[in-house]
Amino acid sequence: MGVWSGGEHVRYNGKMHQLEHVYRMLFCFFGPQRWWPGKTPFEIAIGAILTQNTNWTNVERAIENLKRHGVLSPKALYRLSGANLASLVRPAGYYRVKARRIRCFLEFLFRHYGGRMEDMAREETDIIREKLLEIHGIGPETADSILLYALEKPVFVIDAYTRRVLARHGIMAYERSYEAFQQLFHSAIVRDVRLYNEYHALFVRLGKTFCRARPQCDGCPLRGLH
DNA sequence: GACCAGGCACATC
DNA sequence: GATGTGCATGGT
Repeated sequence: MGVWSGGEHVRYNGKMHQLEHVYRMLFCFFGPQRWWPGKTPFEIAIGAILTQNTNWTNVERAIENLKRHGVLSPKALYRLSGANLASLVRPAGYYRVKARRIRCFLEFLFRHYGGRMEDMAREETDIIREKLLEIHGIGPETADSILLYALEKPVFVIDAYTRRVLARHGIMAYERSYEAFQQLFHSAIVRDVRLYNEYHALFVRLGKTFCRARPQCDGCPLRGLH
């Protein structure tokens, strides 16, 4: 584990970093999460767009629609009209917006990588990230979810749950930038794909269980941490 | 009916 | 750079 060199929180007991301690507590409590809840890299990328500010069960319905119509592949999805795509992803909410965003991603995928996720995965992480962020509708969290879970790059994903948990335990203020949160993890925790995969998934699990907008702290494994 | 969910772009100051 | 708003379904 690396050492966090920032000034805003205390080094844990002078040896284990606080964020490593948090990881161990979450892993002991919840066990392995084995994310992403999707199979192919392409399915994961589409799921990452569909889950923007949306409950995962709604996303599952939308993905199920795509599968049932046999269009959960780059080519098939690209052939769909915007209206048809929108009607299929409707259960995921913001469906007109998300249909457009998926189409933008598909255009990008074909223009740069011939429609092949494997070709995208071969490029250097920083370059892919920059390109993903240029796509309309792909922001930092969606880009990093694709990098980590679809392309297996060691990039830490920051989401609302991560910010909430860290803010509530006084580790970093909620309003800090995405990059500030991400930098905290990158500098404190060794850059390992499987570790980052589990850690983010554990944050989501923790958030869903105990740290929603209205917190339910009884039984939370991080109770007492400050 | 109110509130919430694994964001993002855009307008405005 | 900070703050506010639209986008929308389905569960609690």
